[in-house]
Amino acid sequence: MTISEAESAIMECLWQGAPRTAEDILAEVAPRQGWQEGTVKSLLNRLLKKKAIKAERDGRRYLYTPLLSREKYVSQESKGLLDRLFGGRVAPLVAHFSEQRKLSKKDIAELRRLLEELDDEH
Amino acid sequence: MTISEAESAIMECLWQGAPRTAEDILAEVAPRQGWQEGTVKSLLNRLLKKKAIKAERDGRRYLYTPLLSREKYVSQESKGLLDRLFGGRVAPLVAHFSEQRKLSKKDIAELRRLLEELDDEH
DNA sequence: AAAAAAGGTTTACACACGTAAACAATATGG
DNA sequence: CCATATTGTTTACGTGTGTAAACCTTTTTT
Repeated sequence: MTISEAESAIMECLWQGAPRTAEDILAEVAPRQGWQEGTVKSLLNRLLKKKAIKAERDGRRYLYTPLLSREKYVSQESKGLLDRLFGGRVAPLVAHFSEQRKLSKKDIAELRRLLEELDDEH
Repeated sequence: MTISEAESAIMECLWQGAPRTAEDILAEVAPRQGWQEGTVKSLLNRLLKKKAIKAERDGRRYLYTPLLSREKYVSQESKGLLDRLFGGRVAPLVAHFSEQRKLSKKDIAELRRLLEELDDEH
């Protein structure tokens, strides 16, 4: 089952810190996204149905916790894109951004460091 | 307007070589995707409506040509993912794959070459 | 000429998504 | 106790998507 973009906004909030109450999530996410209360409620329910989060009762309310990890989600999404557009390989993706001049100084520095690390690991 | 995943299969075919007839596209794409004729026809029409392709009459049939370039499409998609998941920066994405041990020897070699090139450009 | 094939155009239908209101149950303040 | 607020559950509705059949014209075949 897939997490939609709207749903992922809720997930981001939960990944940032869980468990959280619906109230918290609402306060955090709704203004930024321009959503009404009902929207957040619906998304929480869809996420529950998809087993991407769980809810434990805490008195009269629920505490929501992610079941799907951000790592896993990011992996899925990234792999999907890579496979669809770059033959499943990372270098062509970086080359693409390089061609588009979308590599910042910082990116370049970090990539250098990364490659060095990979060296060290032997 | 966005190109859906199914639609992008048609686009890939056209990016590979255009213009093409519907027949060509059908022969190329349908078996691979397990699609019926009607499916391909529908997708062509949706792409026309979205102005992602154009059709010029050639006798009794049409020749289809992309209007949206692969470059542009790839850029949009990649930027979307990067923004949503990696704060819009490339290095964290590469780091992610690195952590997951998803960098092949070839990737690493290519990334090295790329970074050297960037050096040379000064 | 009637039938069939080829090719394009329209319509269909179920399901996901974005968005949200309506409703229900329960707790709380007056 | 009753009205109100809180919180969760159900229902809704327009649009996009995946998938495809139905239909209409124009050629080709028999």
